Amino acid sequence: MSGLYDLGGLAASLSETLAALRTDQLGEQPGAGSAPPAELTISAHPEHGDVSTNAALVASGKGGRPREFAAELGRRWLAGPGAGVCRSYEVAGPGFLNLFLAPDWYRGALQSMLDAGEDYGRGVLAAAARQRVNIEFVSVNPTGPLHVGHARYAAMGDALCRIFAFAGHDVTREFYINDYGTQMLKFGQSLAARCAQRLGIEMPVAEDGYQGEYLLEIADRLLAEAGDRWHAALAAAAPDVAAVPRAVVDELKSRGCDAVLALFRATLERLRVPFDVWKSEATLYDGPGEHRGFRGEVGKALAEMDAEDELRESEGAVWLCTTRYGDDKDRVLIRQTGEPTYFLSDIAYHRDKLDRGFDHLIDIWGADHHGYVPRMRAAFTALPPHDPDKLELIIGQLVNLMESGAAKRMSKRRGDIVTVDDLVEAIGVDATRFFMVGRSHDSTLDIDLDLAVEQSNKNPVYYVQYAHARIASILRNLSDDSHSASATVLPAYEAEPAERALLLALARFPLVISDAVERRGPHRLHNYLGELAAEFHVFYKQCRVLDDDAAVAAFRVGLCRAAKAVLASGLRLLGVSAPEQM
RNA sequence: GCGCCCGUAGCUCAGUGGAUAGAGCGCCAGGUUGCGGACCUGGAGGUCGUGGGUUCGAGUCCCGCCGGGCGCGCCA
Repeated sequence: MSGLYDLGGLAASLSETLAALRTDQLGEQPGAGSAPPAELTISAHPEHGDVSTNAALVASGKGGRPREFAAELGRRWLAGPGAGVCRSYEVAGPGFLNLFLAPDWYRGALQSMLDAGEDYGRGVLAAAARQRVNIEFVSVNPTGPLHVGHARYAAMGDALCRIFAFAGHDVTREFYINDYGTQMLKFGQSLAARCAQRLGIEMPVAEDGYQGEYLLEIADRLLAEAGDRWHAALAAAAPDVAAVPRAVVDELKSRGCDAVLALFRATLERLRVPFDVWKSEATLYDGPGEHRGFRGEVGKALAEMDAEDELRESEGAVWLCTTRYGDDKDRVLIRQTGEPTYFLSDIAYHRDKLDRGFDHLIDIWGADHHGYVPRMRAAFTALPPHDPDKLELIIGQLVNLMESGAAKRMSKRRGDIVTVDDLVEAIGVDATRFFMVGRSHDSTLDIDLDLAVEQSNKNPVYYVQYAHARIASILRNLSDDSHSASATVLPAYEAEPAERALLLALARFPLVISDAVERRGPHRLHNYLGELAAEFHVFYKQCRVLDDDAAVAAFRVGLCRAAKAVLASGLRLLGVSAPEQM
């Protein structure tokens, strides 16, 4: 796998020695697979060595003697593979094995980072673990601007995509446009009312319509494009928006949808959140074939469910028997009215995603949709390939907007919302992105808007960016002849504590990446970057980089280059800029 | 009532069954004849909501209870 000059390689090497030890002492068959891999952690206290492992504790066997097991593990490893990179070991506590790494390990570790350059930490996933993954996030019905809650899912989803790709997955990022159904009808009608108002016709927006003022702006644009061709129809219907002809509402809905989507694209582009696929729900109803009166992907899905005998008709509606797969009750797919439910098209949509050849599907949903999870998993179990694990539903908790100490309630229909654009304008893209991935998706996120603006200068993101800019400044001070950038071979050098701490922090980077992938937790990278920046600032304080001693300077310049590369990589994976100066 | 998430420092939150539970902000006291002071050092501040259980070892896993958020549509 990898050499001994990274933490993963060290752990792998220890695991091998451990397996041999178990064979000898416990009579375990080689390759039995029951030996847990050695878990290597960076010691929290200097007296515990540089790194330590609990391998002996978990692997000495029931009734074993962990301390003696650890001692033997240390003796064998140090006499064998660890000879060149480890200075000494000790057994501590109930059976920890603490390792004191040799100067050569630090030099070798730094050397390998520099050799990897900007690819350091890339491709941590084993070839067999790499998948074609579709990640769907933000998805929302296009009835109004994206609000701060969506910013969280956008930032988190995008960071996850970047990290997945960096680690070795083949990622497709997808936005599902919910441009079909009742909410869109209300949107079209609300837009019709706003158009009418602009034309001087009395027509209020319905009580349950979209009240936001942004619809006035869209109405202005549509009227400018289309002149007054809707004037007669709107005037005839006034003041009842429900009386506006369906054809007019549909056209307004369609044009309005395009306008809102254009806003989405602009906002998401500003947030540095690109999508590979924008999939329209409405298009799932178009296409060849027909089943139970539906064409396209929806018809296909219905046919498949019938083939699996998972549908039943009752009370004039068509139901999917999700209770067979753990749901609380069966769910309607086709209403009494003959209209499809959102659930039906969602099944067709996810079925289509599978058809497109993905190994794994991830949806990021807001917590207000979590009740939808059991039925979706049930549908996935009901349909071929009957594998609910192919669909992973990440539920992100909500965002609370605080204003002067109190929660601010938002409602899109009421139009009383703080948009992503508002937030970005207030604190900038970098702070928005960094802030939004700072917490686990399992925790609700509080944003105090006043504080966010006021504190923009001491936002944690600047701490990390400052470390990067500071390094850039140091490297700018290099004179080419004294510290050639091409001098890639490091001298023998015994690193000081602050240098070792920084190097260990850098050595963690690949582990942080695989950890963020496994746990779907971009916030782990966010936290890591703060810790790495802190280690750099301490190092900077204690160690003069441009030392008179050429060997010392060469090592420290290398350390700076490696730190700069990791900071830049990490920030880029979170969608945050890494400025050369600030 | 049922389901999911949360409860850790004054506040907002990290924390992979491991050793003495951490960070940011806030508060207190310090630090620069050198490479960027948007930095660094030290301090105060904790019954990890609560009661049991599992384990060599529990903030972490299991069960009960308390408190908060979100859901429980033929809306999306």
